[in-house]
Amino acid sequence: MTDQQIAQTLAIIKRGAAELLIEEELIKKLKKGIPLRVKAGFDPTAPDLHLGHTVLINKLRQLQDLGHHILFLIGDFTAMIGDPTGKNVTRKPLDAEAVKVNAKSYTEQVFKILDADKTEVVFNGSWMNQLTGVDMIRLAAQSTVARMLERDDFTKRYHNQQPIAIHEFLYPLLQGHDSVVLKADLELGGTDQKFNLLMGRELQKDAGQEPQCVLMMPILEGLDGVQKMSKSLGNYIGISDAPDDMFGKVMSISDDLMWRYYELLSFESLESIAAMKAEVQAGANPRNIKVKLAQELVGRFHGAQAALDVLANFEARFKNKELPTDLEPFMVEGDMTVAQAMKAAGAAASSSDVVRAAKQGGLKRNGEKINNPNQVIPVGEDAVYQVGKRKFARLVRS
RNA sequence: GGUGGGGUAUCCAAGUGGCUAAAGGGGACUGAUUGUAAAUCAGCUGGCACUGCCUUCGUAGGUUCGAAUCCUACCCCCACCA
Repeated sequence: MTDQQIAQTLAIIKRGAAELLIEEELIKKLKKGIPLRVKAGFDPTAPDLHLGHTVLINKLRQLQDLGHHILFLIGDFTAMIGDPTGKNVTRKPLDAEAVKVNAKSYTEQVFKILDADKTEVVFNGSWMNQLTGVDMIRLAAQSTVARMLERDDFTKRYHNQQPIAIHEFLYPLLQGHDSVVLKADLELGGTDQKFNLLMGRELQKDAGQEPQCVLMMPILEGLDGVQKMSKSLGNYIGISDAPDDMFGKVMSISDDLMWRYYELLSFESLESIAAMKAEVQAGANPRNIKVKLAQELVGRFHGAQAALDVLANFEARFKNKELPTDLEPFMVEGDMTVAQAMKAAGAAASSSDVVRAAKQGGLKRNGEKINNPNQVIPVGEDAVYQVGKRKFARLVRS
């Protein structure tokens, strides 16, 4: 590889990354001209991937496209410990079946981004379960309590007199041990993983290997723009979200957050993002730029056609306030009030919800406001009812 | 192991016998405005067979005409000491 090629490669690798350790070492590795063994580990704790996860996966894809070898590590063994990173409480270990189910849905989703044929999926249980007690103790002997307590989250817990279970100290060691087994050249992780990632370097050195480089990606904020995207906070865009949902969620983010998403999620070049920013400053409507981002993301997970359809749907629905036409009819059996039927049709969490919406002017039939949520759906009815901005149901009674 | 404090709705937090489906704030949601942006204003925030009824203040019992509030037991959390 020429110096110029290396510079280009490095630029791709570093795009959007928070930190690369250690650049000189990575250059050295690249110069060898051998595909790097790139490791990224995932705890199969959550079955649904969201865009926050894809920041890292996209980076893997880029590395894959550069010809490097991706080791997609499912931490089936470590999941039983639970990564203590960023937690202020001890995690509950998962049971074996849950891990299995989660791992399966993980890989299914990941291959929407990664090329399955070129990705090596590995489970750390396959070597961890071989370790004997003696092996474990040897591993544990490679680090010290003081070293572990350097970690912020452990320090905090220690000083707050919150429990730190002994086995939690093992987590970074096990993650590092994975790197030794896999002979990783580069490991990817979130910035919050720094400690664990560096542990891999230590252990590799002890094992006589060239230590891996570490590439840390930023943590993506969720829809609220403040807290990190996570399923439990409900501020996420799932990569399995329906096209309309995905599009809508992107459109609902703030303008500020949009740029962050562009940087971390879009495949647009940095130059073209800068150009868009300039346009906005010159008075362009940020909405249109947001549409582009939303389309790009929908296109990535649902295909090019979906990206076009979804925009048409969106414009019709929200710009022209047209009603959706593709609703499955919900058959009303017997006398039901609007509130009851909407709940039954899944367009409202509770009938009280519908009552509230009606009081506030958010209940509509074929686009016309209706005030009484307790009117009975008449025989022969076939109309689109709506609660709030986005919840629709076509109620039909024969 | 000892001593003290505490567990209230989505979160924080007030409430120490009836006027409490439970103050206040955050968040979420709805309406207006708009670009499903931000800001702002207004509303709303347990469920249902909805002018009424039912369930909820850590869990289980008890006292009382009436309990989130009093009593008993249990579970969990926190602080300080060991």
